[in-house]
Amino acid sequence: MRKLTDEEQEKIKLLTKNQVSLTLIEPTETGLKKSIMDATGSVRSYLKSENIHDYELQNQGTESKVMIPATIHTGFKIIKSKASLYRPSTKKGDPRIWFYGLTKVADPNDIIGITFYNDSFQVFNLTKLDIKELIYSSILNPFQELINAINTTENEVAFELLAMLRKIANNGPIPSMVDADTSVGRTLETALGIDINSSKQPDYKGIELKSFRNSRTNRKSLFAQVPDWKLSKFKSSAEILDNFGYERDDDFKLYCTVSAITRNSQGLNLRIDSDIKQLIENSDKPEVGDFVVWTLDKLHNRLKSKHKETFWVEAESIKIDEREHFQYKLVEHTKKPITSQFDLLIEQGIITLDHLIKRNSKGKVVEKGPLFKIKPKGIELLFPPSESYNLMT
DNA sequence: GGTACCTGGAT
DNA sequence: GATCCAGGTAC
Repeated sequence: MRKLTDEEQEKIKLLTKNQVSLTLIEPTETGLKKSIMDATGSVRSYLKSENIHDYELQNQGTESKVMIPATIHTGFKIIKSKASLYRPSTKKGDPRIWFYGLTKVADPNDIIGITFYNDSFQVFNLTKLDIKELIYSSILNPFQELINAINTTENEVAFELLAMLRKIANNGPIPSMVDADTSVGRTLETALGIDINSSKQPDYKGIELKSFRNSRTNRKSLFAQVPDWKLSKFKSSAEILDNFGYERDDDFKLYCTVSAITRNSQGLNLRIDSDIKQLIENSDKPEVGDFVVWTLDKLHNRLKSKHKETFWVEAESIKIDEREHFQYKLVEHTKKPITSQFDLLIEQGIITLDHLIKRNSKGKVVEKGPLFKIKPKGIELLFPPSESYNLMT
């Protein structure tokens, strides 16, 4: 796709501010003539992440073609349309997408914005449409209605969750469920009716919950993710443990933090190789060297799906009759992590990873990570400006 | 039953 | 800031 003009970038900013998540496509002259557009990587990942369509699961050929309703916006009018998503029988079956009627509103090399709302694609010409004028117009128009509807829908769940949190907070301190480090999160999730789980999905209707005791300034967990064993020299957590572990009490352990700016006491560090788009973990033992890798794509996708929207909930820990209680007090609401910042923050040592591997006395290897964690000050760098809510009102 | 995630910490 | 750590579940 061509580089966006400043004007187009401003329009995207405005849409993003209104919580519209979108993907872009640039029809070519040939494409418009033949009614064909390549579903580029970013289009495919948008469709997949929004659970709209997965080309990887689609067979080649017109019999497997999928039709999805679409609305083309021209500003003050809409055109009812359909999208066809398919993989041709020829060659490798490179994913294609087409919106019927697009030729009427697009010239070659215009940038077309695509979002998904109300079970339909919402399609508009980003280059030609005066987005700002339409959104702020005092004259009602279908595009404005769409943006307002998206905005309201996107906020709905957050408002609902916020109301529930305020109710919990205003009931006063809640006794801790279990006597453990993790209870501040467990107790809140239980109060919200969320069962303990190991799901990679966010916790509450797409919103991830992260609780912490306000007395602590610990790094915060982003997610856990094992290396890409296929691409790595080492093939298991056990192999990492055997090379770098240490005896501690009855166990053989490797519990350590690995950073890009320092080598830890096991001689491990991280680095990013932007050319091959990988995060690489290295040992200073010459015979070992680089031993595991993660693709940046994988890590970015984990970040985007887990932290699409997050409530960072601050609690005060109060001892009542020797038992820990939690008074949940404040929420910081972040959205849409900036994945390019992830790489930068790794390189700055602000995002680090923890190995949490041990072999117990029975010889069993247990791995709880590796956990990607961020220092508190990194949160405002990883996310666009956030909102804060007081729960004690 | 092992692996890969979840929820979070301490000094 | 560095070193190291905890109790859980899904499949």
